[in-house]
Amino acid sequence: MEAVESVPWLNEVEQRAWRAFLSVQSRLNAQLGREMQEQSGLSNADFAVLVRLSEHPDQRMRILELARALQWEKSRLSHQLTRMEQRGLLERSNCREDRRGAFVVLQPQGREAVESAAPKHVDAVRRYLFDEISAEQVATLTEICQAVLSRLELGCAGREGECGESDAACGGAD
Amino acid sequence: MEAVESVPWLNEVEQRAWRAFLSVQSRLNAQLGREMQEQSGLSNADFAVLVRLSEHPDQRMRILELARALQWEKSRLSHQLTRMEQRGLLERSNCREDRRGAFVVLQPQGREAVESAAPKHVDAVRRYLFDEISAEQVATLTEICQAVLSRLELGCAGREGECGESDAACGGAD
DNA sequence: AAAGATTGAGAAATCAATCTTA
DNA sequence: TAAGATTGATTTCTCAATCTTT
Repeated sequence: MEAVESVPWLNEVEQRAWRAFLSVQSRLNAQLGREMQEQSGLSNADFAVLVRLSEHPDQRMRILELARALQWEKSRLSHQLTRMEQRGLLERSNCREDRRGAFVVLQPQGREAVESAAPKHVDAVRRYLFDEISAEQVATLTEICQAVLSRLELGCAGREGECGESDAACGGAD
Repeated sequence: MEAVESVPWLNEVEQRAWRAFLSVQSRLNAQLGREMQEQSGLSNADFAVLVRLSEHPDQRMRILELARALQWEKSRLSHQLTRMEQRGLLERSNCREDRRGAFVVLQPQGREAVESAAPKHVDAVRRYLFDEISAEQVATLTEICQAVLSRLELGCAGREGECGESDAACGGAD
């Protein structure tokens, strides 16, 4: 753990925290992704899209709204939707009111996929995270994340579009 | 925030924590990556490799050791090294003792790059994370991450290779 | 055969350019 | 011109196959 010579690095406590945080991110996502792929045939990205759609009353959303909810670039979402459409999980449909726009509509197969995957995924999230930490730690984790998110919004304010509303990402790809 | 009908989802507190956690991951990494790319011309992945190398006395490491430290698949690392080698940041060299193996050696240009990038990156990490949270929160964050990592090791135990030692990821790609 | 590493093909993410309607 | 969305090219990641040395 030597620092790069002549470079002000984090102190030891911070460094431990930072490395642990980075490690958790990649490893936990990898593990959750692996399990979902095996058990349900969905990637984290697939699942994130399906969850957002399934939360909507009509099982349909405007594409831009979906992009903002996921905080994805619209081109990334578009490619993702194309793949999912080909697999029969969802469909695109035109928007009457604003003919530039489009809807994504959850299909029965997509509905089944997310309903089957969700409980297993929740189980995994509990198993790896919530079962391992106290209620107080959960509260602190939330505070920390929200503090960072607030700080990020600041730096982000006054930049071009693509930045979503305040709502957080869900199914957890990327 | 309605749950998928008939699916046991997380409770509200947990859900807020989980979504905030996922959101922080993607947004913070994206922001740090953007700043590093702009300021130093390095991606998160580039930086992670360079930091690991620069921490070693000889500025050289066995490739497998590096893969384990980063917790990357060896093929991912190999491709990454090829790109970085082409940019003159590092070089590969053969290993006398075990002629199957190889070393990666940091080049002057790579050394310069990491020395220039590190303070800016540390600054950003402070700005977005450590300046926003208390020492107590840092401690709790570390505890949480380590609890999850321990749990992950369990599930991982008894699986095939590729799994690194306990050391955590650093420069923070993926 | 197993360990250390590379390669090439395919999947996914990013970037800039494009297309259509408002 | 700007908003909503798609497309194609490029880059990066992943997976399986391969190559060399032990």
